[in-house]
Amino acid sequence: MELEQMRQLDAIARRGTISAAAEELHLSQPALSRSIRRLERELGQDLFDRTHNSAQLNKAGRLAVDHARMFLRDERAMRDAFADLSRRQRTLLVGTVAPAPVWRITALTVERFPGTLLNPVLLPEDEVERRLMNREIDLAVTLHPMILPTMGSVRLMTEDLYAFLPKDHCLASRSSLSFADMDGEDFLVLSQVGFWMDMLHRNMAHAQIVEQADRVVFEHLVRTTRLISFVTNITRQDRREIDRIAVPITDADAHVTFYLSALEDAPERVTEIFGWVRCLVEA
Amino acid sequence: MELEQMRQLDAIARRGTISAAAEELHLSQPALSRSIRRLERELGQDLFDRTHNSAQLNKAGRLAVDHARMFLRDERAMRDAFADLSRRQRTLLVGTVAPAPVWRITALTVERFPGTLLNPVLLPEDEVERRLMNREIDLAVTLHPMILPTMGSVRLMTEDLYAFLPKDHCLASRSSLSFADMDGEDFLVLSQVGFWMDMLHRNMAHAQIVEQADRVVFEHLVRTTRLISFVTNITRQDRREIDRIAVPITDADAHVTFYLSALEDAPERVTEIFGWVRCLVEA
DNA sequence: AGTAATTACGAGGTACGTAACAATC
DNA sequence: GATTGTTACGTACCTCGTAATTACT
Repeated sequence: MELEQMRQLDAIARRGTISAAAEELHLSQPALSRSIRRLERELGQDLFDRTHNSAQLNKAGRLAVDHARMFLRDERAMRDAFADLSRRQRTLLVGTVAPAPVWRITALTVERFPGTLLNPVLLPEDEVERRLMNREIDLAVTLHPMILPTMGSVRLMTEDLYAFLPKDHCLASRSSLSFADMDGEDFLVLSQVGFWMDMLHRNMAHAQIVEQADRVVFEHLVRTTRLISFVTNITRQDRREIDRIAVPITDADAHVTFYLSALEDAPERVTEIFGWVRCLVEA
Repeated sequence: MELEQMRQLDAIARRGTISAAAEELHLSQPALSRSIRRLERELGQDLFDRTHNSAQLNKAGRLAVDHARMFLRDERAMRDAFADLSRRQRTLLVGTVAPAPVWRITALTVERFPGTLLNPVLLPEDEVERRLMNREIDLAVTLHPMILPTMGSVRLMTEDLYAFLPKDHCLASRSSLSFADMDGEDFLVLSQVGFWMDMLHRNMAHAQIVEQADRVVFEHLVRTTRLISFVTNITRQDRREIDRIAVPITDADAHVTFYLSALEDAPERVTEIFGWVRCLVEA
């Protein structure tokens, strides 16, 4: 009794005739007929009421089909379980305070580690640190190096914030701006930007900040409204065809450095990637 | 992915090494090793942590073993279901008012229909009739022919009852007895004798009847006590080495004729046997 | 005629066993 | 040195496809 026979039984039940099932299974009619005969001999029961040109499932045959489908469910479950395991083993969870550093890490590693997926998890800094220690995430991106002895930290990149203003906005002619200059204005900010949102609220207590989760809608609003939005040295290029002006922000909070950290006793696939990134950014 | 590989995986998990499992499976070590390698390639995952002389199941391997055992449970269930079906298809349910007629039917049919099993179900006459009509049983043995048009009945055999007395019993010298002669005595009767038990109670209101279900115990008691028991023309031969005397009973109730009945539109395997028995007993 | 199933026969592929090899306990 | 596992190679079996046959619609 083999799984292949179960697949054949299911196909015959679904398609109604041995011929049709044989076609579906990319098998000749005689081959399928023989295979079913073998199964019948092994079970000691005919599974079909046969005439010379038809083979209808009998009572025992329907019983066999029911069992066959149990096997096929098991097979599906096993394949799914392994596909999931495989995907999970290719995926690193990256706790991060902002999205851009993960883009950077991906760019640095994609050709050296093809197949590896970085799954960003946006979290506050203290939560990133906690989860790394608890091994709930594989890599951590924070605004400060993590100095605990069990891990390594490396300065990954800096990101500088710019106000992104309509060209005719009254602030657009300025060569630089501070948060104080903009406090009280209306803003449009993409969701899922991590610590940036908190930082904006902290520095501009009187700002009206509209948050938009859908990137397409966000882009549309940037083009069609006068709400102030933001770009960074990282995202500027992607927005360059938008008819707005990026004005640098002078506050210290608008210039941040990200640090990448990993536990030193992490699995090899983690330390390998961490080591590769460190090697690149330190060069 | 094939069931054989699931059996192999289970064997390796149980035996601990590929070598031991190969031996159990009547397979060479290299063959089993290769088969597992094929499975690993198909699943895209190693299932073992390998050194040069050991192969221990890893996390994925244990997952695979769990799934493999689901397959094996399914296989067991399927084989059991078919064994049960096969047994049931070889078995005819015979509703009967007494056991002896089924022995007779078995004797008449065993060589013509080897493999067929007759499963006697002891019931009162009216219940036998009802179940045959309801198709809950395949054959019916009653004390009267069944005359409904949907069935055939045939006179199967007669059975005559004898008192079976210790040789020194005061009634043992009689050439014949009636139930009235014995009423008030103590009796030993085997269980599962069908209508006979009712008939004895009906004819001997004051009898003390000890019922014994275990045949071995029954035989022992017949040999070692003075309780009156019974034999018939059918069972006499089996008891002939027992030191007792069989005295015929004259009452009409002690001489019965059994009739075998079957529905005319019963399955072929039933009508075949019924026809064969009718052919023999009518000759 | 056309469809559907079974039997006969030759071919190809797959998985087996034996043998050789490697490495650990 | 014994055990355990992997690789190499030749072989045998098993199942496949093609072709021929039967029978029912």
